Amino acid sequence: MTGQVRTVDGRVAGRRGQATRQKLLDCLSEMLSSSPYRDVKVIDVARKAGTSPATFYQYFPDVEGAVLEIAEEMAKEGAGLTELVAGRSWVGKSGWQAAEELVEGFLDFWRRNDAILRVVDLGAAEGDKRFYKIRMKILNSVTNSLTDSVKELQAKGKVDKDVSAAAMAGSLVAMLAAVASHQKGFTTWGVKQAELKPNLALLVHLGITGKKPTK
Amino acid sequence: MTGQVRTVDGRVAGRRGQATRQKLLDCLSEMLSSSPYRDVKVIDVARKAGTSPATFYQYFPDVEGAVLEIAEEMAKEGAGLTELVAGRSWVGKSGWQAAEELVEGFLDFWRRNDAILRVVDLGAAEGDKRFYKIRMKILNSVTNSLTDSVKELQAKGKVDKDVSAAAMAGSLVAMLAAVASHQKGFTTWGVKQAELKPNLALLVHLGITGKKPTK
DNA sequence: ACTTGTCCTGTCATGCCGTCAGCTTACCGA
DNA sequence: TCGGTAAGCTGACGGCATGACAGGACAAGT
Repeated sequence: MTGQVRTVDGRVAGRRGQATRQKLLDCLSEMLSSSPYRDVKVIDVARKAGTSPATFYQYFPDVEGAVLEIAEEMAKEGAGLTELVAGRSWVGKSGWQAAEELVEGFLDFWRRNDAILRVVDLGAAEGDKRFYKIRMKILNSVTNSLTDSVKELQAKGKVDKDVSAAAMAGSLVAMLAAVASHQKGFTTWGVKQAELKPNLALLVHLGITGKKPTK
Repeated sequence: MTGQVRTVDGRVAGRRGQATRQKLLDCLSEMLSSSPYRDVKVIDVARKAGTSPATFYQYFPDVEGAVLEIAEEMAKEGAGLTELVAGRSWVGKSGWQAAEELVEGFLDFWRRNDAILRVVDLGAAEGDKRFYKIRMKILNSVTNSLTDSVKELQAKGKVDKDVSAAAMAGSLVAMLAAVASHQKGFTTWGVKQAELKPNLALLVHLGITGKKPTK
């Protein structure tokens, strides 16, 4: 069921093959960090991996296909972001702490994977369903948990009923993703990392609970 | 000062030349809407414009260069977004109205220019200063006005002093931009446009004033 | 008609794309 | 030890995009 790794022409990849494949993915990953997506060429990736373009095409249909593999891998890791929200309390001091840790964890994940996430974002915005699905997988892990938190607070009467839990959670997560993508931008702008995070946490807290946090 | 339109090799473009140039830009714009950025080729743009690749290179150094021109044009229009915030009152019912109109105007602008904004976003995220500058120009028009609004409220003691006005404004604007980029995504997700906007307005209001709006 | 400067394109060298046939290497059973 | 088989890799090739140039077409003024 797991599906063995296969080459484009249907052969099953053995040890050596998988190593080569992985090396190509690693090199591609590096290239994405150092040069514009538009300029990443198959031949450069192959050269960097010490192999030939033909070998690349044996494992991936094209650059986009290989990028999807990397993104899929990252999405698996990203599913763990649920931990940042699941089972957290949003009242009192622990609420503020939850917001802070969510911001911290999210920004960190984005910073670690910024190169590939840029491309995923672009693909999703362009309407490519495969990229869109991956983006959803990552964001959903957080959004769904947040949506539940809002609904719970609504059930207790602590949050207005006319708030759409899903829309609110989605907007907040989109905000976190956007700010994370342009972190460097903020610093050039004159906003320091140190003051950015508390403000994001404040917004998250306001959005979820509708109230100012008690720190 | 304005600088006449010039070809790559330094000649000044006359009437006919400018028309051709503009046609190339229009066709490029269209192509960006219909196909992935990575796949937009000079030859396709030229063909669509009923001319040859050589002509394209007479006016632009490459695809990226032409995209920058389009983006610059859009940025001029985007500067008008300031109107959505400047001189608005954030107290009482007019505060809620201000938030609603900001969201409406911003999302609309983004929807009208989504194809080119995708590319600008990517370029900026990749660290290209030219794209970054254009993005700033657009966002600044809103962010600066919002920052002023927050500072004003702080001076009146209506907002906590420990809020960084710039960070708050920047985060809110980043959120709007992100949600706008993935508007289609939200609908697939089960969130309707109709419930998305009020929630965004609510978040904006909460962020700026720290309080729930009076509708 | 002639001149001048703008505008467009045919052509060419270069380099990447994507595919194939065929060679080498590793594994395995007899 | 010795084939046999499948995995793994690459050289080479037609095709296409790139980017540069020089020369021809065109419009406008004299």
